[in-house]
Amino acid sequence: MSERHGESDFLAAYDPREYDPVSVTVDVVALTIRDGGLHVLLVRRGRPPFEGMWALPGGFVHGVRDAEDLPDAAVRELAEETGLSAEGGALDRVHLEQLGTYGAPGRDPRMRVISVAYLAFAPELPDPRAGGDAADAAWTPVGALGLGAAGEQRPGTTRRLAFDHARILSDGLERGRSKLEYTPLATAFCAAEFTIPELRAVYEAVWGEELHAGNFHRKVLSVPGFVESTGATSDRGGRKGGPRPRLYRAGDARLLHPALLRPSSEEEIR
Amino acid sequence: MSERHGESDFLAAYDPREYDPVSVTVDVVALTIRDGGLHVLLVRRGRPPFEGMWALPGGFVHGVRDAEDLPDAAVRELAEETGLSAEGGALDRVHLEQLGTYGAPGRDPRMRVISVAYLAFAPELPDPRAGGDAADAAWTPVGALGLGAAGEQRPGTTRRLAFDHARILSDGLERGRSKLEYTPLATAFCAAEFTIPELRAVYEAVWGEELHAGNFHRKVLSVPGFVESTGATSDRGGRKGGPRPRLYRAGDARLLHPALLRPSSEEEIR
DNA sequence: CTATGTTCTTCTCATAGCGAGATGAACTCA
DNA sequence: TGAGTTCATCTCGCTATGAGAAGAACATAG
Repeated sequence: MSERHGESDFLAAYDPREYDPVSVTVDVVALTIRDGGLHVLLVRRGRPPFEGMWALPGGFVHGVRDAEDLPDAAVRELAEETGLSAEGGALDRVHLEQLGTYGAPGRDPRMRVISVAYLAFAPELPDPRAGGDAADAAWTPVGALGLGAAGEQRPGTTRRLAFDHARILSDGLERGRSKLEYTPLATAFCAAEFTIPELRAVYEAVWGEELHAGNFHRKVLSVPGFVESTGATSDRGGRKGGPRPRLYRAGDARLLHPALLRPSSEEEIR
Repeated sequence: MSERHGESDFLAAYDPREYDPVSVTVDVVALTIRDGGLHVLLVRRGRPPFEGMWALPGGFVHGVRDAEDLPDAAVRELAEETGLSAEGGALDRVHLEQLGTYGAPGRDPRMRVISVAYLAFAPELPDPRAGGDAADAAWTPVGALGLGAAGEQRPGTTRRLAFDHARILSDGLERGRSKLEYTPLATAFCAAEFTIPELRAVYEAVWGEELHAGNFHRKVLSVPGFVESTGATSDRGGRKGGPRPRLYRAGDARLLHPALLRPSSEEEIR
């Protein structure tokens, strides 16, 4: 606390370095569903440190000059890396929420950096184009990253993540899996109108396990405000046959009650 | 992104101000149960800004000089303000978790400050003594703060909170209420050995509503790993009569399955 | 066109979990 | 001693869920 002197004349010219400033970044865990699998947006670093490795899109928060709020910084970084502009409306259906803040000393070899991580859920978006100082940008299947339960990457994984981004991504995935249980978040991965089998495919991709089609159907329709019918029917059936499923849109519920719990939850309780 | 030049020579002498640094604080929402009601630890500010108003205990993170991790900073601030030392073991039974990060421009009138909020759950602790630059410190009943659902304080409340701390406290309370549902966190508010009526009192204090004693009893004993019996019996009955309840200690479960859902959750779903 | 396999949607049935209430025993206090 | 309170357990009815079955609609191969 010995650094905290001079507060009484705070209206005078102020030197922020007295308060031991650090740099603050935002990193975004952007998730989407592609080809029936869960994908995360990654960029390949074009500069040291960790040059050539893959990382979550992110960058420094505009702190004093042109100060911006943290969610705005996350949207800005996401837009810069994907090539989609927030003004264009392409990011309108993207759900954004804060994931957590990571500030262990040494997590950035250059200097003290504290990173505020955000979690984004999006319906299928176009391929990104590399922007900023990224050498490349791509939607990557999360299964190919070899993430362990403790947030580490298994040996032999080709795409190694920079900084502590494997831990951040792992936390984001667990948050997403959990939020699917008690919020209608899965609809954020779908188009404006979707079928119940499509919604089930979202759950199966994020949770990584198959669900009982009949029980899932009954459950989705019984939870108040989860989905509402459009009255219309999809123009084609399943890809290997079957009748044309009906179309729904997201309802007005903010929480699912009762929740839609994932089946596997007996071993990892202790 | 125009600020991001010179990354290639990061091994040379480095000026953090190039990266638009901001100051980072930690604030702690420390909750406990006293006299059957939920209390939060507040300090009265002895200096501007917001001099004389109440605030969450917190302070600047040691950023570059004597760099510390964020949870360590939270424990340090909590120890400084309560007069309890982490080494003494008094804070051993305190559960600490990150709540969220608040960084809206203008939230501190002095300068750009980003605050990482932590949430602490503690069994009954002694009265704090004011430390650091706090003029006073006290456990305060949360009901006396007039917090609205949107994180604002109702007009007429005497103890007004500085900065955006009403919002942070409101978020912390909602997090705590929610975590009681699906984690054994309520045991963190109890002593090492406790009775089921005591555990029920924790739920009733945090949720602000009475629970059905019989059903609560059945539920706690039926969830695997929530509590385990000590075989002993409390030395006295309820304060107004009744048999001596049995004693339990916390079990080894990290999640409650099935969850212990609060009754009121029909209106605030939409 | 026909046959086969797939998928959507709606059933049935058994079991588990929960809200509400009741009951008897143990205890405090007047 | 009597009245009131609380602990602990039980019953009853309803809801939710897991597992399986079945019919109808559709795609595809032959």
